[in-house]
Amino acid sequence: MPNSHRLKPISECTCKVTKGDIELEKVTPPTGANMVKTIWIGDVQSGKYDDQEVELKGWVKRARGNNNIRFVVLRDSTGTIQCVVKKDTIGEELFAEVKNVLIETSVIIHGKVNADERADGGHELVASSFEIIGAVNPEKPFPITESAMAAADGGETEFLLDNRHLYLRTSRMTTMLQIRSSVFGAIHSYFRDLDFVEYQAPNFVAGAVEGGSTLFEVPYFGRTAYLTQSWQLYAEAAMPALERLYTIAPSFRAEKSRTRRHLTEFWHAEMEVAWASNQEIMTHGEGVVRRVASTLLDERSSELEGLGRDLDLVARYADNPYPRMRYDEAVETLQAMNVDIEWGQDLDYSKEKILTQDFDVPHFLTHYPKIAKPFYHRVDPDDDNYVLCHDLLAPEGYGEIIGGGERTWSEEEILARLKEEGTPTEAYQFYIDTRSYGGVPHGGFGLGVDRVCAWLTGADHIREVIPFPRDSRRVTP
RNA sequence: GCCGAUUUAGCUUAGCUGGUGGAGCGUGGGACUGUUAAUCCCAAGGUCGAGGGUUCGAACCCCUCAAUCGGCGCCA
Repeated sequence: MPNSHRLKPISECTCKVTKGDIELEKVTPPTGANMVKTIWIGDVQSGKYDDQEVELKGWVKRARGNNNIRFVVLRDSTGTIQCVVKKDTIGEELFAEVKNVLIETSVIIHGKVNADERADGGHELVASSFEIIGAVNPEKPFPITESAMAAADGGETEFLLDNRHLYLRTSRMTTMLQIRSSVFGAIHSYFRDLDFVEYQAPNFVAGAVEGGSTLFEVPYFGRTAYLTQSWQLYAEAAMPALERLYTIAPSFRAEKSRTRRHLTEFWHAEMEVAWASNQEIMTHGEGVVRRVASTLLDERSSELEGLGRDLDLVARYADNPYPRMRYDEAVETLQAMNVDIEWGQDLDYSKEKILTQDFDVPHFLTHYPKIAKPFYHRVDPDDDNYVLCHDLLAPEGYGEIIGGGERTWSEEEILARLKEEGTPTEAYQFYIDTRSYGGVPHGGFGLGVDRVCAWLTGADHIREVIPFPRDSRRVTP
């Protein structure tokens, strides 16, 4: 599969170091080691080097052939190409080496680029030299075989999870990581385009954002600290300084959930805005998700197609507005469908799933009952049974991808809400204190980046979109 | 925490009502002048997750344990 991205040659990446008008130093590519790579397989497959002599550096993906001609499929980060090695051209000694080359051997191959329909991708390299750089231990050949991949059928087996460090090299995982990078980039550019400031919160914290049972305890010089579940409380402290802020950072939750939607360490894109209403926050949520979808169409359409993803679906998510529905309407809808639910219950995954069946784009659920949500959600001034919050539910059964809303911002209200819940206030003292000095209405949301990746790629499991997934039973490799 | 499953070669698996564990991939050797997950021939590789029990006999039946997978609750 050709890659829609090319790597720039290093000469285009270097920058000039200047002081005033005087150019102090021109950074040049390192030379001498003969390890500078200037030509990428993706470019060769695009026809840029037809009939030219080139040097390709990469890894052997597969090899086949006979005693006189070998076909070595070479892989790099931009694609694959067939290299034709003939005994006549290259000599018996080298040919014997090529014949014995094992999968994932790293090599440098010189040769002439030949446009040939017999080769996958339309181009091949007719080799004039073949140099092994890093050999593969024949006692321990590359363990990921075709049968392992076929068995995984695009997903994962325990074996592939155990060999994740090697599985990353396969075309499917490479594609996932490239798409993931574009998702992160799209989120950054959405917020930066709107003058949000990227802001970092600590990962060691003293208190919980959600319920206390989902915290990871960490020994901390004789005390107990916790890994953060969310950037939010620390973002709210900086809200009066920055007014619009965001982050993409890991969050940690010690949930024993074993589902296709959960990780114990996940990447959390969070934002906080001063002077903002629930409606405005939702507009940003919709905006960032649609930006991610449109960026993937721009940057990664061939990769998505390579994964078998229907681009029309992704385009639908990029181009259409996301409907908003109150919790009460959702409950009524479910009750009309004879689903067993009572007012005041949080909507669990099975109920979300039933709701999302009726939508072909993501949709928001707003105004949950106060009793279903924690203290930091702002009570609706129009009806104190509800809070001004929202969840964004992805279609196709992928579930919640955003949770957010307005925050309880007056000191009086937040103390009342904490008392009502019976939540101890010690760990939140700094948070409460911020309310004593010019509190303003504000809000924000958290977006599960991995969940968005899983949904937009159509992955069967959230593990497929993160390089080294962490769940309740796996911290290795 | 709860419910349901799985565990046979490096990997993926077949193995019927209990009667000497087969194959594909990978690896090693051989054949083949253009292959497309190349093909063909040969070979090595297994205390059937661990322990105990029933039985003349256990991969298969029973018990205990372990590891793993899927789902629920909760969440992103």
